[in-house]
Amino acid sequence: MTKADKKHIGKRSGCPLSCSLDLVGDKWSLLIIRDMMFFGKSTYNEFLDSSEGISTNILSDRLLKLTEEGLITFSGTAKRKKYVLTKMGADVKPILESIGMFGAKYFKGSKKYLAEQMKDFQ
Amino acid sequence: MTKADKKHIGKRSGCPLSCSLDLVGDKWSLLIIRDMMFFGKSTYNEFLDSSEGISTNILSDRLLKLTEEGLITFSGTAKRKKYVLTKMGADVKPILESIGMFGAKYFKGSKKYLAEQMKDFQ
DNA sequence: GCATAAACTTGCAAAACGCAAGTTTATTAT
DNA sequence: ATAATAAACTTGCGTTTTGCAAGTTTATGC
Repeated sequence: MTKADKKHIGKRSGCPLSCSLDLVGDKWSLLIIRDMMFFGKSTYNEFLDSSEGISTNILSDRLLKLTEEGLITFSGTAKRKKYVLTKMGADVKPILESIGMFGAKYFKGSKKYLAEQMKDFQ
Repeated sequence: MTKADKKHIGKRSGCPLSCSLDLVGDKWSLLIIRDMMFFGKSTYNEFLDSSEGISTNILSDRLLKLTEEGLITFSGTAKRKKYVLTKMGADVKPILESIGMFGAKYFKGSKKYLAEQMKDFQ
């Protein structure tokens, strides 16, 4: 795979790990999927509310990219969108779980955080 | 957690997923760990050789950060370093596996890539 | 002792990010 | 009916991160 090829198809290599990271290997995409999968969020403003504080332009960008990549879709009108996970998006679950387990092991206080979130969520 | 707090401790929230992404949520860190864990790589130039083509300054930066964060260490002299995974680094394995499984499912050709890599590795 | 290699560092241009403010259409309240 | 509020963005701009090429320093091999 030449450098031009890589640029053209937007992949750095054929490695399954590398290809996946080209999709969701940033600091926000997986958090949006987390909010949909575990906290039942589906609208722009719900995503904005997350405790991590994503900015509006980045959120727009990620919702568009995740849609183009086939991880999410939406229903409703342009001004009242409801985003939902596709099958591909739902298949991200084991990734979130393994990263979450790692975090729960190595970051003190993160279990407390989960308890808080679940209380709000019901 | 206030915005100043977040900046100070370098975390966006207490969420275990978010905390983990603050460490390895970029396009290169997990590939370096992959190279150590699955392809037996341990030196700077071995990492440089990967098919994804990481640039030298980014590799330096990531090796330093991964070391500071406790995921890797090194032995040997400054000019002949051998990097190894710590226990914390080894605990990243389920993350790599789940992302790899996802990639193998959704990216055609990535299985072929794996076969190639394993042939070279032996 | 000379050339090659390992492990970086530096400089600079391009891309991505973060923040604040503004825009447009839809719903809710009076 | 109209005014205010809210949803879902967009735009502008300064800062940070990335990518690429070239250079540096010390160690090894011949």
